[in-house]
Order: sequence, then C-alpha cells, then structure tokens
Amino acid sequence: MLKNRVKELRARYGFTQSELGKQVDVTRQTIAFIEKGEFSPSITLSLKLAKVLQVEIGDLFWLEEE
Amino acid sequence: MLKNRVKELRARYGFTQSELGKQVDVTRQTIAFIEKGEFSPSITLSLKLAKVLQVEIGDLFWLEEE
DNA sequence: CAAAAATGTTAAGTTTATATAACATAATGT
DNA sequence: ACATTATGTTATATAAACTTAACATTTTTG
Repeated sequence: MLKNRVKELRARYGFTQSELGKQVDVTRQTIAFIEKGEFSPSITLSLKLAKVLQVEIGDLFWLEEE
Repeated sequence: MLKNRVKELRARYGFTQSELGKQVDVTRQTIAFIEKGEFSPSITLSLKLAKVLQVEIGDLFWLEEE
C-alpha cells in the first residue's frame, strides 16, 4: 500500500494546496487526491514534489505491507 | 525530462523483460516502454522496480533539464 | 461576526499508463 | 541450420491519472 508525507511536509512549509500544485504544474484537486492517498501519481510528478518539498523521493512516498 | 537506469540494472541482474515484469506485476511491453522512456510510470510501479533492482528510487529515476 | 481564503468532495471529461495481442527481427541454444 | 527465447514495435482497448468546474464546509483574517 502506498503511503506519503505530502500533507505533513506541505504544512511544514506553509504552502496551500494551490501553491504546491502550481509549483509542480498540477491542480489543487490533484494535490488533495494525493494527500488522501486516492491515487498513485506518476514518477515525474512525484520527483517534482520531492524537489519542492526538499526530501528524497523515497522519504516522500513508500510502500507498506497490507 | 525523465531518465532511468532500468535497462542497465535489469541487464546487471540478467533478468529478461518478462521476468522483471512478472516480479513487479506488469507486462513485458510495459517494461519495454519504460526502458525506452516512452512514459512516466506510477510511483507505485517505480518503487516496486527499485526494490527488485535493489537501488534507491532516486537512483533509478530522475529528472534532467530539457 | 462577517468576509475571504483554504480545504473537502464529487461529477464529468481528457490524457496517459498499462494490458492484450500480434508480428517481425535478433539472439541463444541444440 | 533449426528451434526457441528475447526484444522491438505497433494497434486497439481499458483503467487510472489528471483537469475543470461546481458547491459545501472549515479555517483564517479584518
């Protein structure tokens, strides 16, 4: 199962969903869906998010058992 | 632009495209498309590939300028 | 408190990832 | 040389990512 820390890290930087979306070229709804874990973004978008949030991509997204 | 080392690492382990595909639950054509750089796989598939190929995901896929 | 901004959520549409199938060529093994 | 296996490639179909739009609720701010 895919997990992520997008919401936590976005909050740490004080970005709104819209601001983060704009920085990685997606809409705020896409950010919301990712934060809810409703889908598995492309590696391209994932790498952009990791860059903006200044973490290794493996620390932003990971797979858990179950 | 998205780059990856899937082909190189698959060769290192001596896996065929079919074998690698089976290990990460996709078809050999999907592996072929990824190796050709024709699309940006999901983060879920990317994480599975990194696990099987025993590298950090950031060492398997990365973004380059232009 | 009232207004504005942010978030939650959902529906419908478009684009892209992935599957399935098919055929051709290259590489490997007997 | 022949048979088998791996790879290249392309077409069509389906599933999932992502967009756009809309409205409701929550949070923030004057």
